[in-house]
Amino acid sequence: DFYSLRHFQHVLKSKEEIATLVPFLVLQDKMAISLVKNGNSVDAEWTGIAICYQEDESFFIPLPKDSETIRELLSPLFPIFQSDKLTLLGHDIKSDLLMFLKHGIPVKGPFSDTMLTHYLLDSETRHALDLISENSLGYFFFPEKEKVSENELVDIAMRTCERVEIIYRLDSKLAPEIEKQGVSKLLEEVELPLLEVLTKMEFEGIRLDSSILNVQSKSLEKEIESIQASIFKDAGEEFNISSPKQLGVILFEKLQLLEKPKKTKSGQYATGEEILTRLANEHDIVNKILEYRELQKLKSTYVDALPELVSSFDGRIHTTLSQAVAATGRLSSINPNLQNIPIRTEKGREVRKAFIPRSEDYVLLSADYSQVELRIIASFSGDKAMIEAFKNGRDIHTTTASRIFGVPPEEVTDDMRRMAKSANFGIIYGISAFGLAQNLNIPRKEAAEIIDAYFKEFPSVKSYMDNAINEAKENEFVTTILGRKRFLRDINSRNATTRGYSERNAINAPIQGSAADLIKIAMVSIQKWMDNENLKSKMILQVHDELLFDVHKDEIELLSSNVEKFMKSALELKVPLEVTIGTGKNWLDAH
DNA sequence: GTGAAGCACT
DNA sequence: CTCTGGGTGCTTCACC
Repeated sequence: DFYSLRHFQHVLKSKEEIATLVPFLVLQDKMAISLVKNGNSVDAEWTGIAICYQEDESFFIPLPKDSETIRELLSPLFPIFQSDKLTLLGHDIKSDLLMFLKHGIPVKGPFSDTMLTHYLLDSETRHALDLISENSLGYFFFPEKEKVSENELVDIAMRTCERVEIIYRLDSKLAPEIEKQGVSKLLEEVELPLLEVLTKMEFEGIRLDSSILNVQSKSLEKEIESIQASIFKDAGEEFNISSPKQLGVILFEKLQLLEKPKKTKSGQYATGEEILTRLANEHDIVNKILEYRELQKLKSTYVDALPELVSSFDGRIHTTLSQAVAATGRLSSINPNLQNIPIRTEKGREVRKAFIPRSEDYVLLSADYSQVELRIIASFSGDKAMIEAFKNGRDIHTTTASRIFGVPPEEVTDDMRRMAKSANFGIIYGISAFGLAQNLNIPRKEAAEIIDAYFKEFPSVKSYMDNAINEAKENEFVTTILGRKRFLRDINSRNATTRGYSERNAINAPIQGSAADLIKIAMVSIQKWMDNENLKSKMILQVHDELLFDVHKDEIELLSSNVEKFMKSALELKVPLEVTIGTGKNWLDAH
């Protein structure tokens, strides 16, 4: 049954009509809004807004293009938008606030957001409004494919009114659940304040020097062409190197590089980096393919793509930071993804030189937590040896190597440290001998010995992990330090593969999620401080354990010391938190 | 339009 | 004997 509330939906076209709402709005403690726009970024075009302040009645306001006229039309609502007595409700309200910011509409919290409340209730499912509506209210939206009305304005008005009324009702439905699940504090003190921080960061954006990338593009193109020619010569024919299917035929049928080539799930030859690296000594073509892949990836995903995403609004790059996507509590970044800009390889990291400060008077400042996830394990497990290592500021991977290989720290070789580092990562991810063996390219037996030694040297880490899995089996969920929940509905599955996946998540999710909690707290307190001080500098990006700032040269010292202070003190752990700060004329130099 | 493969980051 | 390290997003190919 489709919603039938048409008789209480209204279209308001003039400032005067809008003003008639105000006497009713001043009496409310909450009001839902839903904006009509063609995207979620600062570049979206905003063409309408719907308002709902009581069930079964809503108002739609079509908007003109021009900012000035929008402001004039909506001006009667400004006192409402800025009232601290009224909570503004939205579904992904960050994207709405972005439009308000862009068009100079003054707005002030408190805010709430049905997307975020639903995310905290069940982080792994999807949070689209229509799906939540179906599942929580049993209400199905009018199908997108069918026309509500032949009149285009009426059609869009009724659909938007439908959305805003559902947001209003959903908030009432979900609020008690938030309380029940024990995530009120996480919502009110972390996610909701953070949404305002993220709005500012997205709006700010980051400056990109496209000319640097254009130069890189031409040079990459030449290199790629020359490697391609060389590959064709080795292969004795031309083919599409970017096609794993065609490449597999060349490598494993024509050149017969392996007796028993591995196949993927779909039956193709597997040609991933791991497999090719092992084959490097068999034929010259292999390294050329690896290099071709690297350069092609750089060119298509970064060097050529990023300049296309420079906003016509202000000439800067505006990512969208998604707050309700990663099941662990991390943020994610899209359009473009600025959380996976290359750094590992020589040529890759060159891309970072294109990310630059807003002007000559600014620098980029990067602040990184070091080994934050291992510190969290040390704290949660209470492991004496690991806590001691962090308290004394030791190199954790060298300390680990020293213990598991039974040699003094000064006798730890690079190779031992590398293996210990991999073992530490394995711990974070929910280790298996198979995974470690694969990662280190060693026999499974040796990997198992390393893991045994690890658990012998760090016994509390072992018991913490066992305990985490047992508790997860009991509850069918795990939690982070702030009580963020992740349900693990397969943790008691009889299928070993499925269960294994949940068991690894029982270990990883609290750690990765607590690290996310930690940096989110830091971001909220840093932004609050920066707003209070009315600084010229801006926070512009988060990359899981790193914060990036566009810093005015007069404020470098101030920012460095305070960012470090807020990051270190975000949460009290059983080990100290370390933060590495760097500044520079681009993102690479800032590291 | 969609899924698979591959690969960039933490 | 089989499967097997956590979390993301983007590009390309291949197929529908």
